[in-house]
Amino acid sequence: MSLNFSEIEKKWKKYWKDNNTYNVDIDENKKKYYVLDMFPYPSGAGLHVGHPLGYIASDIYSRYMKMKDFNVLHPMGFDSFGLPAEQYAIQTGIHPADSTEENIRRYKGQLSNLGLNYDWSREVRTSDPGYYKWTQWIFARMFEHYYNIKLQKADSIDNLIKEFEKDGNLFVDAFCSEERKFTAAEWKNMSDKEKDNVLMNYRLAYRKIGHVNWCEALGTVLANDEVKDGVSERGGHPVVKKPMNQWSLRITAYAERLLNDMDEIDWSDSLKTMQRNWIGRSEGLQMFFELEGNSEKLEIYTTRPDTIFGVTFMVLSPEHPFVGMLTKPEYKKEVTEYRNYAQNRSEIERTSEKKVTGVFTGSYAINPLNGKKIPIWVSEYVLMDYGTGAIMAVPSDDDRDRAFAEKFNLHVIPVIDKTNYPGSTSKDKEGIMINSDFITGMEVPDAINAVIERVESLGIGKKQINYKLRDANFSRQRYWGEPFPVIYDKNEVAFLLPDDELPVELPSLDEFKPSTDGKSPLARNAGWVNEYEGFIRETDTMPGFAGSSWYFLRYMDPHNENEFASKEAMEYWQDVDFYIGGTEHAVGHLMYSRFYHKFLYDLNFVPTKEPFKRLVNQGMIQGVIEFLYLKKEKVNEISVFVSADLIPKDEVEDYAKIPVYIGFVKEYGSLNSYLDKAGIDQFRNWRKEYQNAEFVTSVGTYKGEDSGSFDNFKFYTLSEIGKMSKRYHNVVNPDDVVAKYGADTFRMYEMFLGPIEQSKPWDTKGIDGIGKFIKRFWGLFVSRDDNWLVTDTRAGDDELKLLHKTIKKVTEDIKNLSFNTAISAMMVFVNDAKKMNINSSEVLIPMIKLIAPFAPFISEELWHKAGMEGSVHHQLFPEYDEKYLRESMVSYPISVNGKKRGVEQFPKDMPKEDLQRKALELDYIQKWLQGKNVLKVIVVPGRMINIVVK
RNA sequence: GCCGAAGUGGUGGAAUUGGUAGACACGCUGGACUCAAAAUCCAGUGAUAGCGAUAUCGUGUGGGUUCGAGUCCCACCUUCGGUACCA
Repeated sequence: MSLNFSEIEKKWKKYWKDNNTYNVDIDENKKKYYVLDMFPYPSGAGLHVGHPLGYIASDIYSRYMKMKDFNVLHPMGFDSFGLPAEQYAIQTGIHPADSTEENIRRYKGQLSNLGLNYDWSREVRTSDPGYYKWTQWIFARMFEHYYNIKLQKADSIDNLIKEFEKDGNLFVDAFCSEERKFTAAEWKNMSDKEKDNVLMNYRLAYRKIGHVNWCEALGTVLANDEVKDGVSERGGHPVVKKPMNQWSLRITAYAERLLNDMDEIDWSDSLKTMQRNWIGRSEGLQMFFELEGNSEKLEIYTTRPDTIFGVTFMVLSPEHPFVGMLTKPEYKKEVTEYRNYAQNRSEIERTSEKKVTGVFTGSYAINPLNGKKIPIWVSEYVLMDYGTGAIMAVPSDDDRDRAFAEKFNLHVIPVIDKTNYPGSTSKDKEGIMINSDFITGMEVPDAINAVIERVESLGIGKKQINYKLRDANFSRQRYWGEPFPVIYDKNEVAFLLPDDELPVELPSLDEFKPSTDGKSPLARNAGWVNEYEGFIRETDTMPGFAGSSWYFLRYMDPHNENEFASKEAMEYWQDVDFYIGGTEHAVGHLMYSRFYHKFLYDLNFVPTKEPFKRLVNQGMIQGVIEFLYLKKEKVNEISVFVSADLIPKDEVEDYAKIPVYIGFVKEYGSLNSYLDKAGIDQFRNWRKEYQNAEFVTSVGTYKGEDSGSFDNFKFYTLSEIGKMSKRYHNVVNPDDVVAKYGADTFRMYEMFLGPIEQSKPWDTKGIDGIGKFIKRFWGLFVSRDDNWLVTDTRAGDDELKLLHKTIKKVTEDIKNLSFNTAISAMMVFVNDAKKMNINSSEVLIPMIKLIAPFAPFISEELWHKAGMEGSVHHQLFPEYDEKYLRESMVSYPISVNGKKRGVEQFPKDMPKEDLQRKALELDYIQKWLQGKNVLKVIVVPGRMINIVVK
């Protein structure tokens, strides 16, 4: 056997490691290029076949850029803080640091099996104290800064204090949680606690009351995805929103810059749109409505001031502070019940269901522009976190308001006439105002301005820019995250620990469960909490994004103990040229990273405004989840599973779906996937609680070994496409695929599956095609009896044409990340080269270099077999030469009325008139023209000819 | 619900700016080699009708624009991702 991939892989993995083939350093003589993967969370399930999709793509690209003579930084690391390790620790008592270490070891082994060209000397881990020292350090800088609107950048809080001492905050223009004006004298008279409270309103890292998902029964705070239908996913206990003092980051201060600077970066339009919508900038009107029989005023925000004469009711969020006050006694019961109901529903549930819910408070507001009485309702579709938590509802021109009005029989007053704007929806700001007092007859945009002007002149509101983007909650009641470098005095005033005490290391614990009062597990360690006399420590930890929002900078200088990265390193590497990762990070991670980067830019710590120049979201490789249907009700105390083919659609509700390990399933992933007898026995052994379960199939019920002969029965499973995850027992390990087919084949197969941005379920159908291709490619160089076939003969023109055509196509496709078509071009090359019996080194040696980024192992082997020195991965990429690609003839499709009737070869430079004449003369075209008039002939030179007849 | 993406043969997918739909693979069918199998090689393969040349239909559904639509516009259906404490 002449191609032994496992030996080749072993040999070159060692060679690359021994020779530091993939290590990089600053080299002023070369242009830098920074290729970055989103670093993984090292989960206990190990790397699955979905992860490498992006890694292989970035590997090919960085290898290509190296061969184009760039100095390429291509590092990898681990986002190693996180919830799963902590939950695992709670279950098993194994310290998260230990399980994380073990998982990382496994991940690195799996990554190296794929032949990825990472510079491992630059590895970073977010849970490493040497790393999170700087995560804490950045937090400390945010605490010490506020956002100065005049300067349009972060500014030191010391400057702000100086300003307060001079003029109070009368002339301060800054992002602020709560604007309350005070003079210098008032400032000086404040207690330390009061001063601290005021400064908290300005700091970029600040404390405020936030709401968490609190589960009393579990005694813990839950993540949103641990809450389903208002109860905990684990155990099904009730979950409520609980107010707690939490750290936040004032990302809203950067909203405008996050929006505007997107013009400078090369991201897909869809991604930019997602970010824009997430920021959700809107211009509108903030205004007050008076309340009937109440001196308070209700503040609302609207983007459609033009519709103010169509307001027929007001809606408050259930959490709105006015709800209690406004509820009349006769409505108290209903409103209280409604608030309780809304309290344990997630934001997604509250806004996504079509169900319309709400209650009347019994109170009325007054429309300030026409004095009309407007009933005030409470409904969960209004969120407390956006705008002011209260809206003026205009059922004529807002879909949700209309649905609400229909359900509760509320008035509708049409205010916009859209007859001149066909196809215009209620969201489009166009039309002519009707039934609208002084703005009747105006166009919508004019009406908006007119109403704003009127409201401002009445002194009851002002024009305002709002963002959907909210400040980032920065506190987690968890163990496995970065501790805060913060202590509190007895008045709960927060102080930073000095920089030279960083990192604040995570103290060791024996018990990782949260403490029962909703505090983080760290609160259990009294010695640590009270280490500073007269102070107590912050016991919450930072969220995942604290470490992952700046890791790309640390790679530039990962071992620096004095700075998060040296000026020199950042001046050279600048920013990430090409970032690749999953769409699931399209908003959160990217938004936070951009915010962190901009903050560091303001402080002159980084040289660029944006961290990621070009970004591509690779699709997900999904798994197939195999479920068994289990009757929700036990029958005579016995669990009963029913084959999927026996369950009518309308009875599916009566069954629970139990995921089964895919290794037990026959015809896994297909519509006909099933368990046979052996599979069921495996399942019963695996899930002990179902050891005595019964399995109903169309040929009878299987109850275990002694239940008669059912040798050929099929118990059908339900196959669904979804995430590859430990909880679904459907993880496919790349190691197994690599061992069976070889790393080069695995790499090329994942790339050949389709466009990099597209998601698709994992499937090994077709991997043989790539295996065959690699063997055939190898076969161009090495005969079956291991003879070297390449000779020094000169290549013919047609051979060179084939080579240069392939180089051109592959080069262009790599640039466009169209790896699947690049591979197909190489397949075409191999097919043609076989037919042409090519053996000239002039053609074949460049092909080794061309395939090198895709198949690093066999290309390295062939390179050395050819007697070449050094690594093929340090060679220059082949260039194509146009002179070999010239064609003299073009084949023209000839159509009649747009239907192709034939194909004809014509010289490349034949004039239009000749093409037309020749086409019309063709016999088979004449046939289609019989008895018709030729209206015109469309000739697109180099493309096609179309004859229009009637 | 809202935001984003996708939908093309039996399957994965290909198709610069609207210009030869189905490249390249998988699978399948037939053949060569073989005692046989595997491997390899050769030929065929969207559907329907026809011996055939050929004709008609065909890119989720329904409309539209155009000499010409997978590609552009409108409406809809289905699937996937995100939705702020999973990472």
